[in-house]
Amino acid sequence: MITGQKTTPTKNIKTLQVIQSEVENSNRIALSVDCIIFGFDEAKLKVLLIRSDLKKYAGKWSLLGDLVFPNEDLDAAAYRILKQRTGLSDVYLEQVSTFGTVNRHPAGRVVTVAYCSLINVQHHKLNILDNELHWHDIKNVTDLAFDHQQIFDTCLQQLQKRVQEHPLGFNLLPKKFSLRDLQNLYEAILGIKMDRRNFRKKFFSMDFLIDLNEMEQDVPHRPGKLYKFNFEKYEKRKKKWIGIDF
Amino acid sequence: MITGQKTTPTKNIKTLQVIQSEVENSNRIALSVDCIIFGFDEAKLKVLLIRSDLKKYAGKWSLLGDLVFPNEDLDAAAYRILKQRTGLSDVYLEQVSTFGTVNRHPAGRVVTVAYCSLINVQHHKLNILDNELHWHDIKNVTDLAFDHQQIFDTCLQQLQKRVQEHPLGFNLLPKKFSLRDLQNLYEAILGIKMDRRNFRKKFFSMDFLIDLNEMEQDVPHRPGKLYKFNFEKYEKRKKKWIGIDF
DNA sequence: GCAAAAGTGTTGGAAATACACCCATGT
DNA sequence: ACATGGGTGTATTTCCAACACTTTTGC
Repeated sequence: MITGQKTTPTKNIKTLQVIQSEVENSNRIALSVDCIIFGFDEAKLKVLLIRSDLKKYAGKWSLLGDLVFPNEDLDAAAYRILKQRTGLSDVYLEQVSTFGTVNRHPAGRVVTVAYCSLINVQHHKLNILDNELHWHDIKNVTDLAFDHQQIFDTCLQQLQKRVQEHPLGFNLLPKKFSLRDLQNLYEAILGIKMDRRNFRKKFFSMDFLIDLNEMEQDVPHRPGKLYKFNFEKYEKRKKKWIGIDF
Repeated sequence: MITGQKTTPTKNIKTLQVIQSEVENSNRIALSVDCIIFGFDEAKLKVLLIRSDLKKYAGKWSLLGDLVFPNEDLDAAAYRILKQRTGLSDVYLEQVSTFGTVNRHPAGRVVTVAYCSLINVQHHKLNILDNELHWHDIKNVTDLAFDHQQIFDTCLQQLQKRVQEHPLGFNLLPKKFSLRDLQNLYEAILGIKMDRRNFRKKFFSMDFLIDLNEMEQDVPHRPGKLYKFNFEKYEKRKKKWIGIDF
C-alpha cells in the first residue's frame, strides 16, 4: 500500500530538442543483426555458420552478423548482411528476438537483433564462402562464439514452434516431394519420431497436398508418390485459432 | 543457376580493432524501449498510455518509452523506464519485438524494443501520473503517436496468442476469483464470447483450479464459488507440445 | 526371394461442441 | 415474484493414438 503520490505534470516531459540532443550525443549504441539460416539436406536440419573473426573466439563458429548502418532500416540491414556474407538474396527473413546484455560483445556495447530463415539448400547456392561458411548439422552445433549459442537455441525453439503452426517446412523440400520426405523433415526439425500412418492421415486430412501422379525415381525400394503443397488453398482458408490449451 | 563463385578467404574478416572502431565511432544508433502494460479492470482489457511529449503528436497518446543507456542491459532499461514512468516495480516484462525503420521517430534515428506485461490493476498502484498516465480501454486505442499503434497491435496479437498457451491471465485477476471473472477475462482479451458450460468444463478438466470453498460477496445475483490457480501443479506438469496444426 | 519402404483401416478413448433446465440470491 | 447469473448433464461428433498386414520395387 503506497501513499503520498504526487502528480508533477512536467517531470517526465522532454522537449523535442532535449530528445534530439540525447539521440545525437551520448546515448547511442552499436546495433547489429545476426542471421540464423536453417536449411534441410540429407534428411538433416542444418544451419549456416562461419568461423569467428576474433582471436578471443579462435576456432569457434559464429552466426552471420554485422553492424546496422545509421541510415538503414533494420530489416534492410538484415538482408544486406545476409547478402554480404553468403551471396543469398531470395530469402525471407523474420525477426526473432533482440539480445542486449552489456558485455555480450568483446568490442564494446553491441545490441544485436536476431533474424531467422528457412531455405532449401538445393535451391540456394552460396556464392561467398569467406570464413569457411558452410552448413552444419544442428546436432553438432555447440559452443558457438559470443552469446551465439543462446541466440541459436532461441531461434531453434521458435522454429520448432512455428513449423507446427504454419506450413514453413515446404520451402525446405524440393518442389515435388514424397510423404516420406515430409515426415523426415518434421522429424529432423522437431527431433522426434512419428507414426507413419498417422502422419499421413494428418496431412491428407488437411487437404493441402496436391497429388502429382508421379513417382519417385531411382530409389532402392518401392517408389512413393510425389506431391506439392497447395499454398493457394492454404492462404484462402480461415484461421479458427481459438483453443485455450496449456 | 549462378556460376563463377570465388572464395576470397579474407574479404569479410574484420579484426577486433576494426570492429572496435566501428562500434565506437560512426555506426551507433539511439536505442529505446517501449513498455506496453496491459491490465484488466471492470471486465475490460486496458493498457497504460501517456500523452506524447512532442508537439508533432500534440494530443495523441503514446506508449511508455525512453532511451537505453550505453552501460545498461536492455532488460534493465525496460524495468528502469517502467519504474520511472509509472512507479511500478513488481512487474515481469517480456520482450516482444524490435522496430527499426529509419524514420519512425522525428528526433532522429531511434530503434525501439517493445516490452510487454500483464498486471492486475488492483494490485499495482500507479505512483507517478505525469503526462496524464492512465489506463485506457483497448477498444478505444487508436491513432497513437509515432509508430506506436503498430507496436500496440503487435503486442496485443501476441498477447492473444500467448494467453491461450500459458496461464498468464491469472495475474490479472484478484487472488480469489470466480469462474465468471475468468471467463470475462478471456472474452475481453480475445474479443469473443464463449459458451459458459464448456468454458467451465475446460478449466475443471485442466485441474489447475483450487476450490476455496468460499463464495462471492455482495453480488446482485446468486454468488459463485471462488477459486485460485494452482501454479505449483502447473509448473510440475510436462509439456507434450507436439501437435502440427495449421 | 529378400530387404526396404509404400500403402492402407479399424477401433477405442478423449476432447470439443451444442444444447436446456433448475437453483440461489438480491431487489 | 422476478431478474440475474450460478451450477449441472447428456448426446453427438470429431479428433487422435495405437496398432499389423499386404504391396511394390531394386537387388
